[in-house]
Amino acid sequence: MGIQGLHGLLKSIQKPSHLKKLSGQTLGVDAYGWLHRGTVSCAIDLALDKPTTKHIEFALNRVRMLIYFGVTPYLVFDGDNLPSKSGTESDRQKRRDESKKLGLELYRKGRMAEAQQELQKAIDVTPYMARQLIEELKNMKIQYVVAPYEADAQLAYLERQGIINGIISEDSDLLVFGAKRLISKLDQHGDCIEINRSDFTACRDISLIGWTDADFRRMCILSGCDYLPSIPKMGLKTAYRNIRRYKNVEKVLRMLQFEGKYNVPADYLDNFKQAELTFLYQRVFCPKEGKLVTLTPLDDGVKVEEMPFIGADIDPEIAVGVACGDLDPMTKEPINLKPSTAGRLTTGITRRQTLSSTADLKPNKPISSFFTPKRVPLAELDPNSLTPSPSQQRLLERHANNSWETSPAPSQPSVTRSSSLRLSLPAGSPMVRSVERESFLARAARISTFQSAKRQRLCSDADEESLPDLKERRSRFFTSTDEQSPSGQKITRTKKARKSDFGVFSDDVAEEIMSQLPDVVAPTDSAKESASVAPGTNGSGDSSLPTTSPDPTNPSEAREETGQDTQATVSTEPSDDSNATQDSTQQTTPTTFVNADSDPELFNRVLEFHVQKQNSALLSKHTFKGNTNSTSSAHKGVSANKPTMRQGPGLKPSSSSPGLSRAVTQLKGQRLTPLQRLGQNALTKSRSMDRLGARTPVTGPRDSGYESDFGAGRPPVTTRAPNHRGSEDLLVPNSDDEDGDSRDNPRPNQPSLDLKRFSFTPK
DNA sequence: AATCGGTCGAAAT
DNA sequence: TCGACCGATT
Repeated sequence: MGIQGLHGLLKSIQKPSHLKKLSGQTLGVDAYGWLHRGTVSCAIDLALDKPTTKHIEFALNRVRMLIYFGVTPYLVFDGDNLPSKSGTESDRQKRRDESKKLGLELYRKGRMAEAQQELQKAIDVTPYMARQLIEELKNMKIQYVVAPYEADAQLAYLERQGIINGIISEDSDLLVFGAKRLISKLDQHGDCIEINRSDFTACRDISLIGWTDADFRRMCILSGCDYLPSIPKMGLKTAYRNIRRYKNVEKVLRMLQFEGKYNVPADYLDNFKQAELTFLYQRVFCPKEGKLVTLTPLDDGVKVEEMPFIGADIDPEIAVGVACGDLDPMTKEPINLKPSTAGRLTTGITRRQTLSSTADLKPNKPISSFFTPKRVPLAELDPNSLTPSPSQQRLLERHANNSWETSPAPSQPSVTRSSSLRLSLPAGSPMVRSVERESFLARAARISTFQSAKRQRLCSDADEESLPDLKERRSRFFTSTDEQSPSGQKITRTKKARKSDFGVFSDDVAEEIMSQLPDVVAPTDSAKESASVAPGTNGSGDSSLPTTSPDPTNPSEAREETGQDTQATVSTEPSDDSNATQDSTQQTTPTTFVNADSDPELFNRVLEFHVQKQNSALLSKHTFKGNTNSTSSAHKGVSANKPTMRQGPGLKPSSSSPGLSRAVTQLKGQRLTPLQRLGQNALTKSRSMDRLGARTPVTGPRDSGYESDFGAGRPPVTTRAPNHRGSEDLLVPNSDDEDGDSRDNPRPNQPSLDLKRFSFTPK
């Protein structure tokens, strides 16, 4: 499902790519998707309960393909249904049953094509299938994990932790969960498209400049998502416009009701909050800690007890069992592979005999197994055993050597064991199991150490200093390789650190002021209901908030977005740099916000101070590296491992304020893909514009948030060197964004921008 | 202009 | 199941 039309909306930033360009990276895979696709080829067999492994084979072929192209796969399986989704699930089951009935009828009549068509709809991917696949993955030493609940959340988590560098999935929900890098439409040749979150600002269809993850998430939820159907007539575009105007959902809903064109259900707001909290805090399995954690660290004031919909916590013992595939994620009972239950030999034979012999090609499946000297004879009879071809085996081994070297646990029985043997012999023994689980955890928690060799060579720190223009030389076709932060945390911190440079700039000033009125005039109702699930975004974010969010229309930091108690956020994190900044600066002023209109000078001073403070913070932080662990520190943003942030030589002389100019430098001082550069340039403009006229959020660095900020996460780069010559990298798409933005943001003079860079439009 | 409902073909082999 | 596409509707 996901978000209807999101892919279409983001079309302009979808980048055609190929697996080979992702070589060296670890990519998370929504395994369910592969299994499901695999069932297409054997829907009839599955519906008839004929043993087949075509769907497993399909997934394995995908795995092998990834490996072939140098990508390290990390498969993530769906687990239990979220409590809130149980209703949906029974509906689906009903539909499946109907399809099955219909399909089987067609089958009896011999209308195979139609039967196949219909039965496809009847197939459910079961934990058992997952288990079968997992057995093979174990043999191949492929990383995997079974999510306690949704694979999407799990994938997003793994990416944030730096365990994977990107996510292969068709599901646009991943972006709502905060995925940074989504790889979709992967075909059998390795062609795919890539969506980088950091490119969001370059989106042509809608301008996401200045948006936070929270804004984006709200837009998506508003337009309808798995957790909450949309208000009729509310699609992505309208959701976009509304979030853009009003920034917070309470306001949107109020305006919608006011207009009368939309029918907003009474409980919509509550449900909305639930949905958002689910996107934020759904429980996932942390392979490092061997237990369930929330996708996003809990903010102060957020209580898990109040959020049953994020999925129940599970005893670590069981959680690990589920995660490694031993236990059924729903029943928590052990999953038995059929062949291992009573003696797979007999079972296998029996099954085969039972089948309409000709149709059943399974025995022939593991053809490759005949070439595998290592195979244990018994395994040949196991229809569930799939083994890589000799060449694949070699690849796998090489691969395994490459990627497992740091595995701490003296892992695993020998590779040579067939799955059936493994299962039959040791499965019962708790000791063996615990050893296996340990090694499973060690493997599953392995941080991707991906470093692009090429990039290292070209763009080491030293290189960056001496050859600042190198970074400009990077082809857009190699942008993937610059996502090379060894750990997700670094990325996260970087983003967070930079977050403060961005605010949400509502471009429609008049509307904003308008939208703000109701709150000021009447501190409204929402304050009360806010007490329930989450203290109202509205109440706190708007009128009653003493410190943060200087701009009421700009409540959207990652933290507060769920409607958490912003006040708590502020007060509980006084030590955070960002808040310190605020506190020490003008926050002494009782006013909730400073705006450039009312007090331009103060505003500028605040901005200046803020930017400088941050710069120095970044610089100092940068002095130490390492310490990349600890989710919580990443979360709190206490010690951002920000890569060097150098002042580029090219300070724009024309930048009107020193602070701004620094900000500009900082913006440019990132290693950016062309798309990102484009977006950031636009942002720069929009920013300077805000400074010139519009009310500008002077929000301090928004403390922490789990992450956010679309244009970040890149190692630094100094300002561009003016002297490029014809590398394709210099060909930055001259987007319509520029114009598109201007429609919303009347553009002020901005002589400092070198627009020549945009004079060419590739494609 | 955008949403929404319908149909169709592809997915895999 | 998903998307791309069409046409009706608001």
